[in-house]
Amino acid sequence: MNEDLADLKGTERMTNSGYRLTPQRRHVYGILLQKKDHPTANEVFLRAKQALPDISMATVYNCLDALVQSGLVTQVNLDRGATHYCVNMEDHCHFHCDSCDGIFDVDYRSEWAKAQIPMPAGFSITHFQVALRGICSACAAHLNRSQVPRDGDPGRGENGVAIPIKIVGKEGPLGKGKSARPKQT
Amino acid sequence: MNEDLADLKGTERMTNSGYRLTPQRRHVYGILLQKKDHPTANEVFLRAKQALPDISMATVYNCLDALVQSGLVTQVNLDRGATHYCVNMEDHCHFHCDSCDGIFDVDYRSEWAKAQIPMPAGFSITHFQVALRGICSACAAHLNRSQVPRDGDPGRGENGVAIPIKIVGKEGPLGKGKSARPKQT
DNA sequence: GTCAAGATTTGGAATAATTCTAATTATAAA
DNA sequence: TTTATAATTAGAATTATTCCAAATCTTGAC
Repeated sequence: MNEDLADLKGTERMTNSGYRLTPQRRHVYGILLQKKDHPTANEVFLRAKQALPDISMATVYNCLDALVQSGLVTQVNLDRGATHYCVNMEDHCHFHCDSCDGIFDVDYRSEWAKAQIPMPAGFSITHFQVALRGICSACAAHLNRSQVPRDGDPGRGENGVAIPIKIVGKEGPLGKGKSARPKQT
Repeated sequence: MNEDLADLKGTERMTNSGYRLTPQRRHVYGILLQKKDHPTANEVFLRAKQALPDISMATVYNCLDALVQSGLVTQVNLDRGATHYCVNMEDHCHFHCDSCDGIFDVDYRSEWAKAQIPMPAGFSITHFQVALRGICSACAAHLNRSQVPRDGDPGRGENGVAIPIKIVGKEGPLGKGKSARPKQT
């Protein structure tokens, strides 16, 4: 199961990073492996409570930080809203759809891109992230038709899977940090 | 002066984007031009109050959003903390120093990098951002000596300028979303 | 010049995200 | 078993951001 996998993969990297692999950390890691939809800390917390009713929000933040520091998870900071977490440690970038707020993993080899960056002398890079924004194929298809209110929960794509969206008579739900644009004259 | 420049550059792009260039928006844009140090909304607010004592936080957020929507400013989301704002609209990426929290602009032509990304059919990219993390040259130099507490305010680099830092007897001040690592045995 | 409509600003409240604190529990090493 | 340290917990506090209603400002029509 995913938590077995979490056990196998997590122990070594965590203890090597100076952290203990506690039941809570194994569980949080398992949650991230189980549904790779870039959840926020709050979503992880709600999911974690199902098997660990007494887990606290502080512990979830502690677990996520430990996983990040251990190189098992990365933070994805898209806009002014809550941070998302990604458990896919293969080289890739994230695509964020401005219409449905979906987050998609996109395969991307970054070694050569890094090599092209003219870093000033003395700087050392430890992390490299590419973030894309735009409109996913599902939303593009819908926006090319008429904008009709549709049912369906906006959510986050999982490894490129298009997802149902809700269009509400204007330019989709706005991401955090994006107030409604005035009508153009 | 910078606000004159803000006036010239902002008017066209804002009205073309459906926004009015109000005195508040011009002032906020001028603040970003005046000191390109990737300030947060709160820092912009504090600076803005010096010339506009009655400006409110909601207005600052509104102004920043309008500037972003108009393509005059970009959001920089580095960690779990507050969003930063960048007024440099030339193609570049950001380097975030994990030791001093400085943010540095790094020249980087991204066109060919974009071309290398295998986007699934139907996706359209409107924004592309590269984020780097690591240790800047100044912090690397200090960390290579002994870790001695030094005075000086950590701050954000401005276009690659190294800045004084404060090392506090451990691995520098931690960024948001990074609790202290336990001592390694 | 007046009026209406819509955009924007304001002050403050509310919400959301995250961090902090102190006490307790768990774990590992001696 | 004891001790030291890491981790968890519950809840409070802080920070970041959004929302609301009223007021103000701006623009276009008349």
